[in-house]
Amino acid sequence: MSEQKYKARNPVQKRGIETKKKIIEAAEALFAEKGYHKTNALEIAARADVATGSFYGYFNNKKEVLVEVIRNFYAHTSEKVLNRYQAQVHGTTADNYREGKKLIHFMIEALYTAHEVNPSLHREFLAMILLDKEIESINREEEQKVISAMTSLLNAYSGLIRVKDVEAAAFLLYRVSEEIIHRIRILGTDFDSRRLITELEDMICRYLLGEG
Amino acid sequence: MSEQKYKARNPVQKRGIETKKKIIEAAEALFAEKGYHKTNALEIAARADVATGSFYGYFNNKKEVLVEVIRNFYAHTSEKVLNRYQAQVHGTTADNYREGKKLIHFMIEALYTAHEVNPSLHREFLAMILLDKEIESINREEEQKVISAMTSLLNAYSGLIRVKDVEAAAFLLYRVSEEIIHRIRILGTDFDSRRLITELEDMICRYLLGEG
Amino acid sequence: MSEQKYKARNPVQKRGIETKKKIIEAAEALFAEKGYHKTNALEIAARADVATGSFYGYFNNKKEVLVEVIRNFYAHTSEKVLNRYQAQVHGTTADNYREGKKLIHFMIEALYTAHEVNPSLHREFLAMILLDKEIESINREEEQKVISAMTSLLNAYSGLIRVKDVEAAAFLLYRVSEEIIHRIRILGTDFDSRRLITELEDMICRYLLGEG
Amino acid sequence: MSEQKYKARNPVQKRGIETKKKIIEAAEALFAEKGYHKTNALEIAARADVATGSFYGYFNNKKEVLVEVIRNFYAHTSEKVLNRYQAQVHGTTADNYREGKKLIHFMIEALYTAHEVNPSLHREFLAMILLDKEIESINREEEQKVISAMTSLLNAYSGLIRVKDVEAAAFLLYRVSEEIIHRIRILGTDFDSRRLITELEDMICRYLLGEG
DNA sequence: GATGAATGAGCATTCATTCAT
DNA sequence: GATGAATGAATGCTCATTCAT
Repeated sequence: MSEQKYKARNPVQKRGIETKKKIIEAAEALFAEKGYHKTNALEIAARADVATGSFYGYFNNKKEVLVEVIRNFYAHTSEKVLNRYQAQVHGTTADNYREGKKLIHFMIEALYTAHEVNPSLHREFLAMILLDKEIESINREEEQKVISAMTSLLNAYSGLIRVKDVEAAAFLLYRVSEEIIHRIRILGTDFDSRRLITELEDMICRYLLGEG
Repeated sequence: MSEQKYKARNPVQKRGIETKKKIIEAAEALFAEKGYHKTNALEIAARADVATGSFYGYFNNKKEVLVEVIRNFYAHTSEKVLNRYQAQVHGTTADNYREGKKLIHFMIEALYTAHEVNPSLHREFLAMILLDKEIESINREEEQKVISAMTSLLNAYSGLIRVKDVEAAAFLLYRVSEEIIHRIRILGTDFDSRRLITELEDMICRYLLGEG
Repeated sequence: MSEQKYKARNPVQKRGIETKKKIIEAAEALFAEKGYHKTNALEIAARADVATGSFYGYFNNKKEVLVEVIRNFYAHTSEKVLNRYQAQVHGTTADNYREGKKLIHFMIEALYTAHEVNPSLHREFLAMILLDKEIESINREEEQKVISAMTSLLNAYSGLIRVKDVEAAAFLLYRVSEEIIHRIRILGTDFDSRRLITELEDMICRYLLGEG
Repeated sequence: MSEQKYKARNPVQKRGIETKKKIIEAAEALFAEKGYHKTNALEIAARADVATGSFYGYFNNKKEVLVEVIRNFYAHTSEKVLNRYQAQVHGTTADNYREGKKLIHFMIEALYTAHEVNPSLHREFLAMILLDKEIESINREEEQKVISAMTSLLNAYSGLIRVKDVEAAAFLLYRVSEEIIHRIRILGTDFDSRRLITELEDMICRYLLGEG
């Protein structure tokens, strides 16, 4: 919006909106198939069945599509996690160890479920987060939202929780869970995913809830 | 063999060995400064103060230098961790909680110290691990070595440890620590590094040693 | 299809068709002037007054232009021979020696006339036929057409002809005539062309028609 | 000799002569395998098991080796033809048709036998004759020698021969035979070689000897 | 003489982006 | 708005040749 340079049009008509969507979808597919760097504008346009010129009618450059694809992606992933977390915050509070374990399981499971998407696309995004400051900052924003929601959740269950620094705990919890989930769902491990998730949950339970 | 295209030589004369080294160093510097993708062979050669042809005399392409730079990097980082871990395995065994905490601190501290290197170079590597299968597999190998050493270490302290699945625990421990350390040293966080490391160690202590 | 690299387009708009033509003409001129191997894509583009990229928009590589140039060339040379031969097949048949001589003269003269083109370009083609399998096979096809037409012609005059193996005779006749014509028109000889053509015709007359 | 630039040494010692020979043989093998243009100096040196620098110790450039390889080649081919022709000139003269046919068969057979060599190497030479003036002129010289010998031969049998212009006839005879033999032995035809050679000999007999 | 490292001009090719229609 | 042709800087890579040891 305000970032928008001067040229790329923002479609208002139905046709334009559809065209833009087609381009984004084509880009998404190609980024997943061959990665961002090996995909070029011509190809995206061809796959979207539009002219090269049209591509630059809607996006000022290749990275702009990536940004849109990523925003799209987050709308389907972290947004869902957020919603589930926020719902839980306003749900009933539990106060025994067993409930705490359920909560932790729920938190991790929500993240795990959110990764039920194109892994090679996600892998590409993870790389782009490391390579591009803008993508990195988009990711930070999204991450921050989830961590905040997690913090709220932990605060809502403060009676159960032994840790003092809830913010840091939420951060730790989020990053650690994401890391292990990425290894399972995106990068792949020799380990059985159950085995890792079991240990992960055990670790977090011990950390958050104590001996039980 | 007989069909040998212009294959990269490996140097036999002193001069050649030095030239190759100069190229690797130049590449390393540029990868750190501008990233792998934005660096090109010409630049590397120029920085190394050799002709383009010399570059291709030692490396068939840009990625081959990257591989060498990464191998170099691991020789200075994970090798050191390995050495420290292996030394510890054969050191005195401890059997009380306090010793356990010390061990965990030592393990994390070793990883943390190993990251006392060029963060932007490391960031670049992390991205390349995601983008390139060959780099990924090099990384897996190195990772495996450290995890194995960690497993040995945990086994050496088995009296102290509550977890059953030591292998998974080592994996978890390694990945989780690396992730947090990367956030601190490579990606940067708003959190104070102390605050995160404290929580990380606490989490791992709880997980490995129990209440104490 | 979906994997489409940057493949050469073939032009749909008028402008594109003209550009392609310009490139082919420039290539032809340069191949004639300096030979195929010493001509490069950049030069062709420059001579055609288009950007390098445009060259690769229409041709995937230098050889593809060569192929087009050669096809063009055949359309102006062997096609004409073909037409003349085919016309003659359906013309009046002769049955005396004198008519036979006229026929042979006609056949050779048609080939000779077809070589009224750029000799250095033709020389280049002759070399490429030897060096490149694809070019060789294009040449074979064209050759086959002419030889077939010659066979028909000989068959139409079968009353005059003493040879039994008409197919082999046509092949021989064609190759032998081409060879001598090439020597005269493309490679050059110390001999006067009349002198050689006279002997050639004499030789073929004796062979095809006998004593007379 | 007098053409020799200033640098390439002319070996006088046994070792040098051997080295030069090794290089020429390596070049010959590679030119046959991959063609002159696709062979490079490094490769030749490697195949000859000498250093790149040594290559340029004996030859000022790539083409010089080609020239030597070609000279070598002619020493094994047209020289032999020459010898056989010259021997025949001084042999018994024949004066009947049957002897004439034998002579023609002999002449063609001598050329045919001379092509019992590496066809792909020969093909490469044929192309280079078209592409390079120097190679062309070497070829012309050799050709001239054979044609002269043929002329002598024809003159020696002048009683049998009906043609007036013996020089042109010898040229024609040589070029025509070479052309057909090349088609058979170097380029390949669908025709059986017997079939073509039979017609070729028939054609030349008619031309040189008449009805018989 | 020999070695192999070094050179750097040269060339093919790609592709983000602009522009004429 | 859409189309696809055109652009040309950028880049990877080759290889004939020279040079230091």
